[in-house]
Amino acid sequence: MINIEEFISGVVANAAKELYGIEDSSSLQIQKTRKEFEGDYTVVVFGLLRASRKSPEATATELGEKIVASTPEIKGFNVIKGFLNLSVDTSFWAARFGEIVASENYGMAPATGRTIMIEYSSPNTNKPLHLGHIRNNLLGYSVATILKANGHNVIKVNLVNDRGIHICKSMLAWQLYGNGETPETSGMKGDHLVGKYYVEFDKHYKEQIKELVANGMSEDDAKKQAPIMLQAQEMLRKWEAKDEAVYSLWEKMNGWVYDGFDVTYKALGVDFDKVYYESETYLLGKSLVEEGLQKGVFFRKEDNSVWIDLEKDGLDQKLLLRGDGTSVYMTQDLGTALRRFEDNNLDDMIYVVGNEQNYHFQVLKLVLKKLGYAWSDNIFHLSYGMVELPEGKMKSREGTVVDADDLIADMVGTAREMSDELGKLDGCSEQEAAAISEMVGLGALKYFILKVDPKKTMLFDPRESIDFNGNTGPFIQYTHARIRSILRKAEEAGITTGDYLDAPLLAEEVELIKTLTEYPASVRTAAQQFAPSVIAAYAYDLAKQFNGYYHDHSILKEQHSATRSMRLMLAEQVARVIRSAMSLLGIDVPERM
RNA sequence: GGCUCCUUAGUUCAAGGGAUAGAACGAAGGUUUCCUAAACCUUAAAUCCGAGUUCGAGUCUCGGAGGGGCUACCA
Repeated sequence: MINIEEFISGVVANAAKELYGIEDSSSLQIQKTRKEFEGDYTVVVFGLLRASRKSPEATATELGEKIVASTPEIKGFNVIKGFLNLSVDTSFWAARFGEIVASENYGMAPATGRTIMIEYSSPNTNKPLHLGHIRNNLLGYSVATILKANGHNVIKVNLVNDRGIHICKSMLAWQLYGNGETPETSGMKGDHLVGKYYVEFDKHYKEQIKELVANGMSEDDAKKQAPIMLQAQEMLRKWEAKDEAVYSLWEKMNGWVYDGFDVTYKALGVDFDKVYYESETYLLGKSLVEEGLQKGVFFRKEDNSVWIDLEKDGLDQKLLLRGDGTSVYMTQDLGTALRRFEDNNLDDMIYVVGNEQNYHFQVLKLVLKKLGYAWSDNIFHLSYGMVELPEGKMKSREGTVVDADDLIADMVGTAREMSDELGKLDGCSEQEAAAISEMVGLGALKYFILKVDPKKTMLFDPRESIDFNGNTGPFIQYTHARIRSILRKAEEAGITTGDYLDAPLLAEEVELIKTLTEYPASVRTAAQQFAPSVIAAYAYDLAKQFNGYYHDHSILKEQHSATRSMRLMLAEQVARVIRSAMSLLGIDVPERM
């Protein structure tokens, strides 16, 4: 299968070289011709004027004539100002169409041999997943899928934050106020149950602070002296000493949380090849601190704490090891990164983490670089924007956190209601109806999140439910379902499509084929930019374009056999590419809806 | 304060330095004797302000206004 962009730029580069002796093709600018003009590809000739020593119009005309004369695939051209619009012969597009039909994994790149690890999700075990995690999970999963489609080996990993003082807080509150409540006795999902006790801790903690302050203590002291906080700290010490009772409580409650997370992950359709637990990795990195001290990259302060000075790099001094010898987040991350690169022979490591940690990752990369690890350059922080509510950031204290499980259930419920209202599920078994509602509800949610550029902050308004019309997941799913319906009918009627290449193509059909040919480039761009939104935009364009075509041209009622075959084949390929593109977003498409 | 990111129709999002800034929702109007109307078609509606670079700026540079994030011996 030929790469069309390369073909066109090669043709233009040759002509420019012969006419003006231009060797460096970087001055050549080629883009798709805008819809309002005639042609398929446009050469912007302003960059060539220095070499041509002619007006933009004359240069474009000369170049156009040269290209048409030397390239049978280019059948004509027109010039508007400094823009040379080239028209490609229809037979060229027909040939590309044949290639798409014959291609088994259309859009997927051959294996590259690169191994890329991508870390995403990274939850705390004391809080259920919320909307922010949803963006993280969907992005991580989708980017992993897109990288695979580009031929890379991808290892999806999750790093669970399962230790620390915050975990002890929920354990302690459960011990004090839980009365032995379990997911079974309460009927609550395990992660929600544990989350409830985390909130419970905070409630009692605040009350105790208030009381202490009322008795004359300063607020800062009260925060440190509150009995419940002292107890939590005691619990953490016991945990680190592997106290049996604390440890088994910790294991029990984390078990509940993991069961709960599994349900949410399954509902979102995300998964991992490997799960890391901080309880197992938090001691890593200390050897790196030693190494850094020996190399003189780090320094020790009087209180025995270890730091790195990054002021020359425009950053601050950064703590790497506390005075008491315990590690901080950065220490662990350094150690974990090293181990991952060593154990897996990684080419690249991607961290899907919110942009509030930009600084952290800047430091992480810089420290590793200063330690002499060249692979520091292969660490990429996929920094995504927050999901904001109309009133701003989500705040658990103000009860504005949008819970992941609730949101998923809402979306699926809305999809079901809407389907019932429209009578879309008449004649379906309950099982089918439920499966379709889930696909559509989740499709709406996932597309809503993924269609936005990951880097950008996005807004979610819980009062307005996510749309099912317009530029949405269900719109694209619906286009697929309608095509599948046509294909089923064609099959029932015993229509064959062997003669599809014999039919002449309408302009709209050529346009659809052109859009189909752009799919591999979209898959490539999405990977380069780590942006599922590129795929989302492509899928929407394709669906939208097909809907317009389909509205104006009958497929099954077309009398001319070859034309009918061609249209069926075209519809089938559109459905196939829609399914493929949506799968890169982690969205399933239904056979009917 | 320092560092950093953002600002595009009423709203939510697009736009590799290129032509007349695209969609969707919402608004106004229209399409079903025809393969699924979760569809299709019309209309109105936007680059925060001011300079600069360029043949050409939403995009690059500088200044201003407004908003977010970071700036912990927390993770």
